[in-house]
Amino acid sequence: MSQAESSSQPSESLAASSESSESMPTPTVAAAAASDNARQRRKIAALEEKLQVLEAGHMVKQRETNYFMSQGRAIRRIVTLFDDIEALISENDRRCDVGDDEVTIDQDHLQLGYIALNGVIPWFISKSADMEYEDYAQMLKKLRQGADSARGDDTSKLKGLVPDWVNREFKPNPPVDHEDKYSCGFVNDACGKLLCPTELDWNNLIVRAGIRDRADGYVVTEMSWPTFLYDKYTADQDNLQEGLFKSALLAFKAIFTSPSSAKEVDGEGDGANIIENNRRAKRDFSGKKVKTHVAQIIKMHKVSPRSIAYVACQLRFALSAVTSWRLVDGDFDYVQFWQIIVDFFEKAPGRVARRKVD
DNA sequence: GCCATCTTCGTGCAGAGTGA
DNA sequence: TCACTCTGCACGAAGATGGC
Repeated sequence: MSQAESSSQPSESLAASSESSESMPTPTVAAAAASDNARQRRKIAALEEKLQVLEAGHMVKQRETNYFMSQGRAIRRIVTLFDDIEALISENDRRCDVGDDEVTIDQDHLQLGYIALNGVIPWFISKSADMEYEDYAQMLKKLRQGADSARGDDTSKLKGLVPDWVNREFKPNPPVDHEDKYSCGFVNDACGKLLCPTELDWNNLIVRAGIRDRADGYVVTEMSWPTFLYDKYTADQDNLQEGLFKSALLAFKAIFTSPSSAKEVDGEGDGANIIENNRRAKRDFSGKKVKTHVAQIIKMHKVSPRSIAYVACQLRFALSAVTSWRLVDGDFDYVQFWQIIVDFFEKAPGRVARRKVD
């Protein structure tokens, strides 16, 4: 008999005595029945305990797996949109082995990504050091799955929201169709205007035709800032940094706060404090709990360069006619585009430029 | 056939609303 | 005030799709 079983005996004999007083059988028969009942109850309790232990073990495993996926959801959004997690780790390992005396630009990007990864998942180094290789590989797989599924969710969110917003803001004729991605991109006047490089004038019909035909001199690449990134969707040709990244508030809110909060956005504005100023967060002045949004879940307390780059890529994709996520759209390279935006903020040359970026 | 990606649907959580 | 329902959202699973 186990310790648990023996310890439960006194209470069971009390219970048995109270039961026996109701039906009033003979003392010996009642004692035998009570002991039988008690034995059955003990058996059930033991089995329930066993089941609980088994379920708990399963739950721990399940929770941990879900935890990795949920932590991974931040990676594409605020660490790296295109690089593999393994590539970031390998680069860091390489530096630990051979030092960082001679590094290429790409290696530098990977290392900065690794630093960003550790900022987002601070437990990563200590956790992975304690793991068997199999568990480690499984963790990376789950992180990757979480990362990619978050990107897919955001893509699908914007797929619905962006056509609504374009139709409301620019009233194109014909309007952008939610169901038909081919109605977006340069074939649509409003989407084309937003995607058009700032140095070209979309209102000029020759320019418009040139872009649509991908003619010489009108090729759209990641090397020029698209109009949708600018405040009020116009750039100052003498100062291309003026108003840059001051739009795209809708996409940012859709991704990092909530799609419904994005619907409240009336076009453009200063997005610097949108996480704190979110409508739902505002209601928290009484200290009452409010619904958490993505930015809170991934512990993003302020807008970061990588989150801006992520939103810019997502928004460009939503405005384009491309139906599925890809690295290159015609002459436009999303990988380079993302990197250029990140470098714009993270590698601003000189103190003046850095202050402007801040 | 495999893999990556996208889409859709179901589930669970948490805050808001409502009526007794 | 409390219990219940509704609603919005994030998230995960599974199936579909497309590229190699």
